Amino acid sequence: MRNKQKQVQLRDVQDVLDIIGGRWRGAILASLCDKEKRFNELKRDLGSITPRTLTKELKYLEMNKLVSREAEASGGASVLYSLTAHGKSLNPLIGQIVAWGQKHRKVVLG
Amino acid sequence: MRNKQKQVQLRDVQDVLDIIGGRWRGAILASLCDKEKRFNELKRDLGSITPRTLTKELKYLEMNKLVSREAEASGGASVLYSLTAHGKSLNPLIGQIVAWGQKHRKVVLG
DNA sequence: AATACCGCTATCTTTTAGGATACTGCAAAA
DNA sequence: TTTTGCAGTATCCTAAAAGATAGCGGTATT
Repeated sequence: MRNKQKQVQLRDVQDVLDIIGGRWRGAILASLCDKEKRFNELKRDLGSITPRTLTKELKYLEMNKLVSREAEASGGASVLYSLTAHGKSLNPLIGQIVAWGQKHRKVVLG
Repeated sequence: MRNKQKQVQLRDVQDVLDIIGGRWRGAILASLCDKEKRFNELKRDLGSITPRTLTKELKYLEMNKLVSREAEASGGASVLYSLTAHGKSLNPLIGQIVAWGQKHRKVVLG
């Protein structure tokens, strides 16, 4: 039964890693932490991502209710991507991850 | 310069996600949290992993100083894999991840 | 009217992760 | 001495992720 508990935890970890893992998703979320952005703005921010991939990842993040997409009806500009409240709730976790990552780099390189 | 800071953070996030991401690395670390294990013991524990993959992942984790490999010189048995102190330091982070994951499931399903 | 930026979509190719399977060298047990 | 378990390595194959490139409909700019 401790084993079953462990199984459940593994599933949770896997879920989360799916969401913030992969080449781009973490970076997209981090970029949106800063402030809401437009498609091409994100694209420039992320550097080498292709539009195909960015579209796909944004849709995935939308499906998971971490990011919301709003097209401005009239007037002009365009589309805005931003973090939902749920997306923002990832912030502290990302902070923890960053902190551990910095420690890790010291351990591995130092 | 805030931008540069952000870049660094993105790299940290990427590093960490590499380490605990993927199909197996998280599971291997979790299995070793429990106690030190031998190669085939790990293999059985993880169920469907192939030896090729297990070897590769263990080497990766060793390189990153999260896991240590000790071959018992004489006597008999064999090789023991265990978490290093650095590896153990991941534990709280994984706890955070699990916690967020559980919240997440409620948001997405509930 | 032409150019340029925006937010994509479509197609094709490459890269990577990981599974399937077979095999090896070694030691201990039967 | 055959078999069994341990700790892997070697080869081949597949599926999925991501890159490269081109294009499209719309708006705003000159």
